[in-house]
Amino acid sequence: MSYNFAQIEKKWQDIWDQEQPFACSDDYTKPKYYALVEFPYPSGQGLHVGHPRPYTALDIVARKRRMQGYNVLFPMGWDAFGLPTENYAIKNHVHPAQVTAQNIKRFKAQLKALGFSFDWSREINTTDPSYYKWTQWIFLQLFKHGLAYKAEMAVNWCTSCKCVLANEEVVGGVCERCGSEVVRKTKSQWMLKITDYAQRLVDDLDKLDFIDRVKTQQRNWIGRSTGAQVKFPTSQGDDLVVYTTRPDTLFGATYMVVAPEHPLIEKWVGSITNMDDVRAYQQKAAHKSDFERTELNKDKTGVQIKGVTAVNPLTGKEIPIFISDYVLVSYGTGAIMAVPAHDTRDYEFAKKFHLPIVEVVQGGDIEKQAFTDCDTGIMINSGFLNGMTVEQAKEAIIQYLEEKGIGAKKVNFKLRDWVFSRQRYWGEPIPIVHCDKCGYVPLDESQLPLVLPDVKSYEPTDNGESPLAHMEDWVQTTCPKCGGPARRETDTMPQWAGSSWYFLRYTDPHNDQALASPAALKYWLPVDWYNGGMEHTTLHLLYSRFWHKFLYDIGVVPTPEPYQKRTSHGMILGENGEKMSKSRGNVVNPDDVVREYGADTMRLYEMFIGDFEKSAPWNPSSIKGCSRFLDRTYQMFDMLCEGQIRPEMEGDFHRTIQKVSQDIEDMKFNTAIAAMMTLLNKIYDTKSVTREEFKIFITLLNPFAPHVTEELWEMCGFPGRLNQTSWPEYDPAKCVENTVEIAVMINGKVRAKLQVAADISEQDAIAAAKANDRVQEFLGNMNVVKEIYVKGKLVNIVAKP
RNA sequence: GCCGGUGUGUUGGAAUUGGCAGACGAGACGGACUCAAAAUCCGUUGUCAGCGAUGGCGUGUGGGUUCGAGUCCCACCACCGGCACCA
Repeated sequence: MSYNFAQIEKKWQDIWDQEQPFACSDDYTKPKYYALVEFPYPSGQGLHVGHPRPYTALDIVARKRRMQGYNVLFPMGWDAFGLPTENYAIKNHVHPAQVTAQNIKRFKAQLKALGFSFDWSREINTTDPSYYKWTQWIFLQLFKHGLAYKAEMAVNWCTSCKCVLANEEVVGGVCERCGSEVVRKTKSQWMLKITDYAQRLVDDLDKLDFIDRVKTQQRNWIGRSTGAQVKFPTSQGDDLVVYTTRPDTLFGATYMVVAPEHPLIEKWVGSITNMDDVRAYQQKAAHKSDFERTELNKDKTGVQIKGVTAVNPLTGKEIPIFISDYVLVSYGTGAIMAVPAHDTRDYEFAKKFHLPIVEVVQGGDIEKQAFTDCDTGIMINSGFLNGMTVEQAKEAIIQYLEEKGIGAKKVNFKLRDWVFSRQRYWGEPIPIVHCDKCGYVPLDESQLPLVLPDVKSYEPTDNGESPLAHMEDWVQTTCPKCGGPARRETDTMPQWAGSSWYFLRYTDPHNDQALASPAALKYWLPVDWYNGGMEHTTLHLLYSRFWHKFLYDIGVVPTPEPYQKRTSHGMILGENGEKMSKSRGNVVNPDDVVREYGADTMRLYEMFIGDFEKSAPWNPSSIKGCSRFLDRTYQMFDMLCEGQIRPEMEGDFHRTIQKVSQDIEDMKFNTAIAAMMTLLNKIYDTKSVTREEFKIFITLLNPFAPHVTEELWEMCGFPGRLNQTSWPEYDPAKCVENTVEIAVMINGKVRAKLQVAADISEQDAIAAAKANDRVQEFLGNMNVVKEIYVKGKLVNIVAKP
């Protein structure tokens, strides 16, 4: 027989709405805990069963922390700007704001039905002008500090969204969002100089408690490498500057390659004798998308620049210069020295163009292939470097280059600046105007928020302009500086803008003087525990660290990093083990689960499904186990009797408190639940439960299943509310058992089991093991070679015939 | 190609980090209750051999280290995620 979860859950949700027990206090003298989950994009489909997994996990943490006496901030809001809403609005001829409001209403009802302990008084919405006022304000600060600039450049253009994408949004050559082809397009774009922070974004990872795979992925994305910048003189008098991570191989540089877009080519036009060929190659390269360029990586192409040569500064030899699209303009200096003997790409190119290959590190067979994995090799054919190890040569050459003034040590990053413009309607307007006289001029801060105007059509344009560009009334304005006629920026910000600082707003969400008060920021920051998806590691997570560091530099926030701890959950897959999606038809709606089993069962199952960090398939029949467990918990009320913890149950209770407490900290929610199930089974075996035992049991279970446990608390007549009580303590001394079962192994195979006192001495344990009949039988007349005793675990007797 | 991760019964997954593999669930089978079914309760459930006590074999594959390996080392296979001509 099932308890009436529908009635109980509704009852407590109403009570929580009324009593607001989860609203955090503004008493800044209390110890604080800031638990954060990524706020959702309120899509038209509503919540799916993947959302509640991280929310439940941190809800458990937040509820536990409150019981431990912390002032807990556990907020929720809406990351509501974005394309799907805009597309829906276009299709159905409704204003995106209206669509957003509807979707939020649905999401909020669904979240409330799951009993999350969010502080709803701090709800935020990125599309609210009182919110995006501050997003715009931060942009103005970036602009004023030279970190936002407009640049004409080749960008990623999604052919379907008709919109520019950031590098981070292009996945495998296609649009991350819609999967359509991405092409190169030259456009004037707002850019944010995240590259200025590359070094700090890498270095500061060391101080943070992020899970390793997040750190690794961010490090790889930022891509720091250490090498040298070297000047190669040319026949034109200009130096051709290259970046290399292998300055030790400089003697082996037998030719040079510049990117097709390299600016020196234009300078050399007059001297280049095969300009037609060069131009043809440039044209071809320009028409390839990035994807096509990398597709063709098996076959190197290129053209020699005739009429211009360079000189290897160490060998003094004249060497040819090529253009080839295997060299990228956007990395390093856009030019390389080619060392075919020790670089696979250079090797292929040299073979194809019959260029000399000079071995400078001994150990490989350069007749067959480039010798790249040569850290342990010895230098040859390298003048004063001969005989050195690669490592020694690196130091020696850099010293030499610096002394002679022809090069220097240099650190490079793969990270590029952030393309910040989007040619769409449903985003934050960029608060900049363009004046023919004054250039790009920021709006005065008093003019914020610059509100998104109503337009007739949200349809993106084919010419690559934002729908806002049609709003002549809005676009035409006056220059804040000279008062002359000027035009507003019509591109909007990317979706990542609002989410780059939202966690700051939660600390003081209604402030209209600042993005948040310094006192609130000082108290609440940094976020103590932030959980979110791996897919945001090189997007939202990196962007928000960048903005935060900038805000720290200008004195707005008190900490150099926004989040102290970052964890990530695994995805919930469909029953067939595939990613849940509408097109695969394997989407599970949480509303159905709540209706059939209740929110508490749903929460419990989401946590019991498996390792929190790994993805797991949804299995509807497995939910039954969680449902039965809660039923049995409820039925336990009928076994209730007066009294403290029974002596024979003491160890079990203390161990369970210990296990559940620790497992929550380690995100091992599944084993925490298993421990509670084991305890419940044991209680059922005794057919009774004392009030004190029951109190502990439902307190431990409360963060997982808050409704039914609160109800049971009330039914028992315990004072106040369960969520206001304190987390149970355990006594380590009572966790240890006084007798333990140890295994007796002979040559590594278990042959007997013994009950012994937990503190038995090694000698006694071994003696007891040897006295055992079965052991004697197995030992027969073999010679005991060795005896091993592992305290409380086993005795292993090694014997030979 | 590079970086990261995973591989355990029929099934989702445990295993104190080198110490009794399979906790806790699901499913299946047997039984109780029931006119019957559902629900609930009790029992069995890695695999092979044996009536049995018991024994052999078992954590993707092949080697190794160790008294002892799911766990450590070497080589390989499969799958998943990220990056990808980054000099």
